Amino acid sequence: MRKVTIHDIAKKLELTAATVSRALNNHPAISAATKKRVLDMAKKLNYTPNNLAASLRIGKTNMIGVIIPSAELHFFGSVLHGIEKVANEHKHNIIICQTNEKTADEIKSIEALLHSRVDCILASLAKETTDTSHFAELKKKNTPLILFDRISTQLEVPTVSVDDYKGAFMAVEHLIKQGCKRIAHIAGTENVLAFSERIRGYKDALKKHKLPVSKELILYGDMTLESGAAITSQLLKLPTPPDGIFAVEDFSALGAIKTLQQKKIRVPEDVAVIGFANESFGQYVTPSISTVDQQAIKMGETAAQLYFNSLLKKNFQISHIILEPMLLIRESSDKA
Amino acid sequence: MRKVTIHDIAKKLELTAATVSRALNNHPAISAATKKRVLDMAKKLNYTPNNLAASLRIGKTNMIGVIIPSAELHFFGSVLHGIEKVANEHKHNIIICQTNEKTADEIKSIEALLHSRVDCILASLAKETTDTSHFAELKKKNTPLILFDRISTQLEVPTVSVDDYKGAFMAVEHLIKQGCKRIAHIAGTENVLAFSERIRGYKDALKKHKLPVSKELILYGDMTLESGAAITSQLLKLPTPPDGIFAVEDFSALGAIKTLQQKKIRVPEDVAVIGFANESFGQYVTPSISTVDQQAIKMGETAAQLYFNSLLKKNFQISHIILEPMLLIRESSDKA
DNA sequence: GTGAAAGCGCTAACAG
DNA sequence: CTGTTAGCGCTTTCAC
Repeated sequence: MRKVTIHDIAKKLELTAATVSRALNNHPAISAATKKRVLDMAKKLNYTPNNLAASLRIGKTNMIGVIIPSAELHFFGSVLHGIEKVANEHKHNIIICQTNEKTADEIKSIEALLHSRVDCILASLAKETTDTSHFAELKKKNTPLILFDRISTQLEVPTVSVDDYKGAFMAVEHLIKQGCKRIAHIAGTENVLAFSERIRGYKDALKKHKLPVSKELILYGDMTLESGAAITSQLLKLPTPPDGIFAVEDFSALGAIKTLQQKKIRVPEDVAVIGFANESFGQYVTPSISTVDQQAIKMGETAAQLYFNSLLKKNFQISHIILEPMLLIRESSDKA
Repeated sequence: MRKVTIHDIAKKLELTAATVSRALNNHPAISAATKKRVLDMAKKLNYTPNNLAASLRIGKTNMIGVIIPSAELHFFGSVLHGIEKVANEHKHNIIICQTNEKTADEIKSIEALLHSRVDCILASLAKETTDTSHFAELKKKNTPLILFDRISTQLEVPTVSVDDYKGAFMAVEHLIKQGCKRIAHIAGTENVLAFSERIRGYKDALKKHKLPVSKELILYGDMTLESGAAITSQLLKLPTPPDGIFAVEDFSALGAIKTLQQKKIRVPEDVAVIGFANESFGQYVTPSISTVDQQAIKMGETAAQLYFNSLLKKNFQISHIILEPMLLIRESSDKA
């Protein structure tokens, strides 16, 4: 059961493969009549074009490679959704690879995508990744790279991210306006730029409002409910415990809230809490969790658009798009 | 800046492309010495294999196409994670397409994947899809299809799903054991087999325990918090309102709980509630929501494994794998 | 407006 | 153990 090719169509119509190819691609030099005959015969024979052959010939696959830490994380699922949507509008397909936050897998993913000859790679760095030389390799291979969310400043490539600094700044300033005088930060690894930016935003907001920045109020966690809870217990043991907590993301914030509730400390009256990332559970728990939205879908769309724009303009200048974070004030920080 | 090919390697080493190809593929008939020379030279020239060419030649791409309604839905993100993990172990890549629950997009996705010559397609039907003839086309094209979660009985293909009937049965029986005598069901469209199976499980559990099945207690929603809330309001207006609610998924369950709380009706004491799907927020809200877990990651892994097993055994018998649902009893239904 | 011919990069008989 | 040859299915000059 051989697959039907343009040669089969050509033979039936007493044409040549070249003409059939042109007809199928709607080439201007082919008569309308021939085009119709070809299209009809293609349908009749149940012809399926072979992109592999075409791609091999023209040196372009219309495939975009996407590297993410894990599709299990809702944020990246949403980004993926945005990327696929835009890619689809441009008749491109996407191949996805997961790194599971490991640099070794990131390297493998890049290789796999190069072997598949994707036209472009959109990637978000693994948490573990500090050395980014494997990405630098892409330049040599002439494959454009665009980073999103987990970006790096070492690489000179276009990036899309949310303004983590500003998001953190807004979150902390909001706590200050709610009357908090002693705000703690449950931080994430400084490895990841997004997280160190949040620390910076936290500190600067305090400074702007003449509040002291104190080491004992900045504790590093691993972005889980448990870690958020444990760190909060520690904070409560301080001689002067905090009256506000800014968590690097929502799971830690939730952990903080659970611990506070257990110890009969009122949220937000005694301690106001705000997270980051706008995880879906945040709006449903009690109290609902204030947070900063990262515009996941838009981030994916923007990253993809960045590629298509550069394609159209043949203008590969490297732009850094920074999306506006959105402060979402909910019960956990709203004393009004 | 031409890409380097096996011919370049061959020329440098005064070999032929065939030998280089064999060496790179670790063919037994090539001497260890030659293999080493080839590998070294490949590295030195920064050679990148071209899968397109190889695939075109051997008629196999090592690519799996995945069709899902939306990566935005956490469940499908998790399935994707499972699929990619197993695919990766077998050195396969995955191309993903989203249907956004629309049949038209499903048709386009199938076409795109056929053009890309994926070796196999794993798919979950769009909600809108009732006629599945576009999937039937795949048989003609010799591309194996495996369905997961949103499966169809019309198609004679392997499937992986969770036992929705049993899950629903267990959920409702659990409510009965908690003392509920009048259990309502917030249902999903019967279009989707999974949802109609849940209705069947609901009814059979009632029958088994000699409880009446009453039409007024089965209301169809659209799987959102709002719809769950609205339906619950309706249920409460009945002459004899229910004392238990089984929702087709967790968002509806949450909506039900919110409405009950508003009306100062105690959950679970006055009305016990259980959902389905184990959405992440369920364990964090108050009261935490009892639910049925669908084993998303395992489902993805199993679907992929089904393909690889059939490849190995060259045995394409169609098996229907049914994963065990897991009843998760939490506060919203636990009167103990 | 259509045909002839070459080639994208790789693999697999068949030979030796 | 290695080379020769042909071809996967398509596109694209260059002809006419």
